[in-house]
Amino acid sequence: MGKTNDAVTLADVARAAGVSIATASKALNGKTVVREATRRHVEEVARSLAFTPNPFARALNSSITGTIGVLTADLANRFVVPILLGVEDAFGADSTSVILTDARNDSIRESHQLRTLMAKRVDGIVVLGDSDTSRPSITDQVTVPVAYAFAASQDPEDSSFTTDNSQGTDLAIDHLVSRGRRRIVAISGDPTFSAAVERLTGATQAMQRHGLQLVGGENLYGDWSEDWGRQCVHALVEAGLHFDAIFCASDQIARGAIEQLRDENLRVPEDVAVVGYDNWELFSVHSRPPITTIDMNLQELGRAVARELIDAIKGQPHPGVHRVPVRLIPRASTTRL
Amino acid sequence: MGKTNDAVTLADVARAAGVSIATASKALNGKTVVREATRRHVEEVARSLAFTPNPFARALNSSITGTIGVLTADLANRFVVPILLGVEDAFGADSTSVILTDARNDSIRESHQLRTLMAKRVDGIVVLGDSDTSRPSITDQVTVPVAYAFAASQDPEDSSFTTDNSQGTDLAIDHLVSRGRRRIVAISGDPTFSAAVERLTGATQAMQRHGLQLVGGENLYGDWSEDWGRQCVHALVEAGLHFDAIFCASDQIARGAIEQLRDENLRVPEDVAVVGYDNWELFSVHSRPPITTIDMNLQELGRAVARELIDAIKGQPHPGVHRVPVRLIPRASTTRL
DNA sequence: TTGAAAGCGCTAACAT
DNA sequence: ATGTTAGCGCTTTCAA
Repeated sequence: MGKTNDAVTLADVARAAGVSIATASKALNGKTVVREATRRHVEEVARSLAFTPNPFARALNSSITGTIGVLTADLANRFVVPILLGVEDAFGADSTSVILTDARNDSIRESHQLRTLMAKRVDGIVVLGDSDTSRPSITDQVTVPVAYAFAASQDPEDSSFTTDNSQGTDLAIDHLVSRGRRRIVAISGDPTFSAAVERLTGATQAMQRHGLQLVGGENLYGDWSEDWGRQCVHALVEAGLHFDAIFCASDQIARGAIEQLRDENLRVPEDVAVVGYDNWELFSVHSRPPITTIDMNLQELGRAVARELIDAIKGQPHPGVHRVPVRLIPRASTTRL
Repeated sequence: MGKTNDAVTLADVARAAGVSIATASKALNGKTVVREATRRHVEEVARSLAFTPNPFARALNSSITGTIGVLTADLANRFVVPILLGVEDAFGADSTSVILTDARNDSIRESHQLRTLMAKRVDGIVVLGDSDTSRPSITDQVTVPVAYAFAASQDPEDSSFTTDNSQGTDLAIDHLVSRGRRRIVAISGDPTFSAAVERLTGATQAMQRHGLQLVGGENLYGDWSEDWGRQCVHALVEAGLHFDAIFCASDQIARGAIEQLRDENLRVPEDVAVVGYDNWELFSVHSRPPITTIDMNLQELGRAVARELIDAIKGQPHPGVHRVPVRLIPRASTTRL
């Protein structure tokens, strides 16, 4: 097979530059001391030959391979991709490459993927969950540093980055209160998710700080659907409750709520202001009116995890659960006043 | 740093098995002839030592690295992830690992990612587009086999896998006709996308095969939104046109159309049957009624591209644009009769 | 059928 | 400041 392989090796560069291989290596790596002139010259030659060091040769004797593995719980989940983008971005800047594997929410498959990653000698692993409910640690299955994203590890010795639901609810409630709303309802989602619980208790506490109480009680759990938002609003109105704002634990719920409010002849935001959560633009932007919501900064979360893994690989891990700050995106559903 | 590295090398296995390194290598690789008994023995020892060959050492002298690169145009695009899952799945089965990079729809960044992938010595590259509109070839930028997914390469010498819009429209129209519909409208999307054009001309031709013509003309282009679906239906009704079915070039359009039909007091599917496209379940399943639609089998498309790249790496490419078959998912929006 | 030896491309002592 | 020399872990002639 007459393959014309890349084949520009350090030896080629050294020969062309008239130095030894070792000198060429030193010149290019900037580690050891080399005369400035030779360095320049070698670099020049290397560039003109389009030399790229063979990462395999390098990895063979450096114990660092320049690749990390990402194990996603479920790539199809809409929270995963933004985080993955952040991870990819940060590692790209660090010029280490990202091997992607997906567990499809199957623990057998997950173990298999972990073995594959170890066999590939990755320097570290990012475990990317598909909800912010904590998950089992994998430290007993691997021998490299691990950082957890979105779903924290259940082992507090691990380094995890997850979203700050408590800050999110604070932002949401403060926003509503600052706009003069006092009679606030909080509609949460499926209580089997930490997010549902944390966002509802967070809202409750935020209200307390203002000396207020949630209208309609502190247990409006359901699921994450538009339907649940509609149902809930309908029931509240039926019950004759008065409220001037709703905090919803997801944009989907918020959208359902807004539609039902319209059906009940309540104006948004004039009569009832609505805040959502997630900033899922499909719902938050295209709702009528567009929904004020909490953006979890998932891409930034991804970058944070990547930075942590880079540190951990260098031997500087920061164990514990780190909460990545969120931000409020104001839109028309709360604008007036 | 007292690192207890993986460190189980072939040498360890050989020593423990009482054979030479060369023999151990042969026994484990099954290439060369080794006595059956020794093979078994070596394999046994390797297993008991949990030996995994160092892929870097192997890659150093085999010219094949066991990694491929995926260059996505835009990971955030909803069509990309299903394809990526298929790709990942197929390469997992082939035990080659997938390095993920994302171009964020930026050609500068794309070139950069390609250089990175080449530097990592990938055996091949999958270029994953974010629409089915064809795109420039990258063959001049790389020296390994490339296969294109979703968006075909503009160079017919390349191997591309894209979706079969013409089969999709045939399925849709045939389905409607077989259900007794004759006065069929076709609403397409943004005409700057091949998909919009191909789906509308495909529908036109499918109608012709049945000796029928599209009601409302053959140029209902707009955008891919619910709004456009609504507007269009509204205009058709205003114009006093009679129709008993609508083929929409996307589920989003279909959902808008269905909602407007309801507002116009037309029943779906009794008065008007509706077929969508994409099987974006968020819209197709949760619409009322759920929408009959065309599923592009994107995951299968991903697998097909992966298989092609594997072949191409072996030196057996299949140049040209390959159309991956789609399928119709019948749901309530066309059920009656 | 098995083993000895040479090298893949690079880095890192050690010498010069 | 530069060059020489060993390897890293594996595959692959070539001999035995």
